[in-house]
Amino acid sequence: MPTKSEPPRQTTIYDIAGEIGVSASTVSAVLNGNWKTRRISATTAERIRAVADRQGFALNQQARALRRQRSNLIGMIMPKYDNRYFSSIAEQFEQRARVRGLFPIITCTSRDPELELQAARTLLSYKVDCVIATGATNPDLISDICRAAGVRTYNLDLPGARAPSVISDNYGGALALTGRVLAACAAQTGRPEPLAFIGGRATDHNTMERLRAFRDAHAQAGIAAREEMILTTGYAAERAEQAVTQLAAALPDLPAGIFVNSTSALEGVMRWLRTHHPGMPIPHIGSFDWDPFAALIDPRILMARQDVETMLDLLFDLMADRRRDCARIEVPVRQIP
Amino acid sequence: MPTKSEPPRQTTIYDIAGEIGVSASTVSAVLNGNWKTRRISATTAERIRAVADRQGFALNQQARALRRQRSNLIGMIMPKYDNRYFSSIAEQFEQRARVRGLFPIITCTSRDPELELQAARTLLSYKVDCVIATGATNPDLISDICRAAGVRTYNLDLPGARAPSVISDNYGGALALTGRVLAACAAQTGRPEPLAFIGGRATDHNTMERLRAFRDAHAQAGIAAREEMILTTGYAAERAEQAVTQLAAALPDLPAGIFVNSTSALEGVMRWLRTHHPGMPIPHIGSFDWDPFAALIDPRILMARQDVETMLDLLFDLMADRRRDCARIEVPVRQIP
DNA sequence: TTGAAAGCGCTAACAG
DNA sequence: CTGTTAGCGCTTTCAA
Repeated sequence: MPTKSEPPRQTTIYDIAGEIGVSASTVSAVLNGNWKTRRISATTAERIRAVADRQGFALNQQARALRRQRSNLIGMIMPKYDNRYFSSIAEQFEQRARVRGLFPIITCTSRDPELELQAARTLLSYKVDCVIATGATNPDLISDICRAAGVRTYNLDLPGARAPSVISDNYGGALALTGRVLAACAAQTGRPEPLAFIGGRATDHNTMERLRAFRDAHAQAGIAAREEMILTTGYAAERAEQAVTQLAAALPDLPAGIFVNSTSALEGVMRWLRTHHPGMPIPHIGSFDWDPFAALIDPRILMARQDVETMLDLLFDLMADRRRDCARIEVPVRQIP
Repeated sequence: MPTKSEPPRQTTIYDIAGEIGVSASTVSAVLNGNWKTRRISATTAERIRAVADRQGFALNQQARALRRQRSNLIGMIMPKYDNRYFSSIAEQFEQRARVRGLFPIITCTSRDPELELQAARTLLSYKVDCVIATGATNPDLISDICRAAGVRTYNLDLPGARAPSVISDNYGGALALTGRVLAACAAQTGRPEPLAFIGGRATDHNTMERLRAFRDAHAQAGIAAREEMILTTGYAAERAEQAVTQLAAALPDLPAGIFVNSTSALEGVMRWLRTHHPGMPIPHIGSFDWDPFAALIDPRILMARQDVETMLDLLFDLMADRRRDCARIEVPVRQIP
């Protein structure tokens, strides 16, 4: 009586072949759907498929990929999951990948540039067919690493110069949003007042574009943005909270309005307001990024919502075309409400 | 002059071996860190590592996994990304997996039971070493499928009978939360009143436990829960919104308080309130799941926050122990604020 | 201290 | 209509 439970080796196409009395290549052909070109008889095909189904057999994708030099894996590098913008990107990416018969693997780098590169290398070592860099700090470096391995890359959210990019129309979205907040302030105080700008990185394309729009919107309102009220302290909520503290210390009053660059920054700003000004009316806020609950906190919070659906449609179109140029596609942003 | 750009085949250990003049097996040993046991000279090891580093060489994990019968991949099946509970599970899972030298692959099934099974099978075909079923509709089926392939599984969030499970103390958390909401209502109206219960599936363990606590908390307050006010209409925001519509139609007034089962349901409930009762005070709400923005909407919204950190620590402990029993571990839930 | 060789499971020529 | 064979890139005995 054997007590040693043998390692439950997964069945292979050879097992199926043996069971039916055909060769492994026949099984392979049937399971891959190219049995017409191999002119395998419908009966054999049917018998093979029956056995495979009965056992719930699935091809070993590792072996298949090794042999075919093509894994059907598609990788995405993503900064965070914890906000509606990125989480909907993740969900829609997975869904669209599956529809196309690709297996999506998403890897989250917590906005750590070092991790981003490591993630790219790891994806390559698992032989993904394609890499999407989402909101990457240094997309071009990722593109280079992947190009050296012969793997296509695409940028999403933040653009790069060495791969096609699908991004939001940050300038347009921020111009409209800033305009709305300025108008709301003016409607209340009677005259336009400069807004604060909190969050984001002064070095990333999106923040630069939003800042450009921020300044232009001020100009259009006949005032100048005040540089000391622009605090691009990063995307973390804690940093945004500190920024407001700093602002409150430096100014006699809180600004009448604030442009908040990302929902994570908004989290910090709101935390500060609740802690330090409980019960007081909040400044008018323009949040570049949408969150359903944040939208309910106060009517003074206005939002710009990025059009994730369209962005991903365009991304997958680009991939289907196998485009290798470095086009940048900008998608309009919706104003909420 | 060759115009045809040869397909950029990735370099292999043979290339490195050839370049240095050693054999592939030597390179393999060095790159895997077991060169001491093979007693390879420090100089050779150093030379190999130098070349590998210079080229940014990374082992082909497909081939490696095929040969070793061990992929270092760890799969997680997850219902949604779009709320703070699941998104923090995803982030922490990835982080912990990486620390342990595993490569996490998360796959999101949009709460579709059919997709869950398909996801399990796909993970198996990519030869993951281990599968975590998070919030799965039918975790036992997933366990069975994986067991047949010799792959360990663990359940997270929702328990199963055929693998170890790490879940929240749903009963305890819901008892306290219901109690808090009942007390808030009583403080306002002078006497305890039955709450409504909205969201979740009547068939899943967590909802059943929370409902049991919901009823017990009512009993402890000296009243009975009203069955017609219990609407377990699923986790989707739209369904929760419909549930409130239904409730509003059936009752003379809105209930004084509502137990909302998940933040997605809360989204629907809040949407309804804003649409149909704008400007009116909202009922007291107990949300089983935390969201930072929802917490700021109204002081009448109380929350129970599941302790994701502890849950994942315990999960990875379980995996490290390679436990195969079907223990169920319950983690206390924190009350917010 | 190292190399040769077999084989993981699969696919794709090629040969019948 | 189908089987044989070589080999994808790696690890791991076994021999030297």
